[in-house]
Amino acid sequence: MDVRALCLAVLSKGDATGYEIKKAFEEGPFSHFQTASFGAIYPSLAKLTKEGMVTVSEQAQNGKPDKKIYRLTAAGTRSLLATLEIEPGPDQIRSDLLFLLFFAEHLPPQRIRTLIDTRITYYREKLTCMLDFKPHSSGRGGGSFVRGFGHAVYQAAADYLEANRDRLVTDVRQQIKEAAD
Amino acid sequence: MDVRALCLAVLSKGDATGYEIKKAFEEGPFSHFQTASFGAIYPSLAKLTKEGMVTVSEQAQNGKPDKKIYRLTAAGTRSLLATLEIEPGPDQIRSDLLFLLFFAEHLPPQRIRTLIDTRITYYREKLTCMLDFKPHSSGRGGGSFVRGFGHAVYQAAADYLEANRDRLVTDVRQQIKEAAD
DNA sequence: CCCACCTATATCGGGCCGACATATATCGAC
DNA sequence: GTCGATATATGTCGGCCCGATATAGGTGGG
Repeated sequence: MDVRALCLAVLSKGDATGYEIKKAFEEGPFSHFQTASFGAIYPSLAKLTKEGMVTVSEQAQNGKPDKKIYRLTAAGTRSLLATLEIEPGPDQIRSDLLFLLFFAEHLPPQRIRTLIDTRITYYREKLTCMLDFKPHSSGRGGGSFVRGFGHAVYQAAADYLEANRDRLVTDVRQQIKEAAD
Repeated sequence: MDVRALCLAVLSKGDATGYEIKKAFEEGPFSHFQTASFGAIYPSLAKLTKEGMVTVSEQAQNGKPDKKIYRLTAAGTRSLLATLEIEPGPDQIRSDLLFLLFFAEHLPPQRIRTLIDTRITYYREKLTCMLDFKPHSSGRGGGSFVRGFGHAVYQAAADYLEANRDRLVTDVRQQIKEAAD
């Protein structure tokens, strides 16, 4: 899924500016499984406009730069539906934290503890944030399914970190002691 | 974590060719949380050689192209340890499947079922593959912790898909029926 | 009152993926 | 038996995307 398709997807849920599209990947319903940066969104929107997939309406604002509100056209909707036909690639997890913890024996035990605790807090915050956020599509259809998936995975991650943190720290302390002999 | 650091990480576990480094991200211990392509690995290895982080020994082979076996230098080890000092960014999940399922109401119910079943099989295969693969570091330290994390998350993902597949299909059928009225 | 943060758009360098090119060997299918 | 698929093995290249940076005024807490 390139940023082009991602923009069409957000716009299919309602008109939005480039800035609001970015927020949809940071806090919105797509935040658990897709991301996109400004450096990809703005050029994509310009290209989509040229291709006739979206229309723009410039909204002058007091002080702030002009708001550019994008709206999906019929062609844009067709393009999005066509994207849904292609077979999805494999799911991917990207974690710098696990990269560090893979080399736990080279990390100070106290740092391991802090690193894991911080991440647990981060996951738990996301989880409560997800339960609060339950607006329109009340527990039905694709949106609800996707939200539930994110919740299940984050829950499992947080639980694993909490359940195995102490064991890892003890293991590492033990390995350091053994190495000293 | 850029591909440079990823190469150093794999080489810290033993000498390897570019081809073998790629495999470490497809089947090896890093496969659950990092990826890298040939187009990034080979240029990175060339750069690391120029920088003195690794050394190469060319191994002629019958028929096949020459094997280039890379080995970490002392400077390379120091560089890897320096990478471990930086604070890790947030974990990320990337899923094209969830993108499709978010628009489940625009997908044929039978396709939804196949899509989810295929993914469950994929996850279950990865899980059994992970339990078989338990060689050297027998259940201790960072390697074991990271493997356990991958296992917990994949398990949760597969279980969620299995537990909620039927509900999603029924919901979509219901929505289609309602739309027809 | 200033500093940090938010809204809002846009560009640019560099990093990375996916496709392609090249060469051979093995193995099951037909 | 040979044909296609798969595996070993290295490498390049176009194009997409992230992260940093630029610009510019608004808002709120200390």
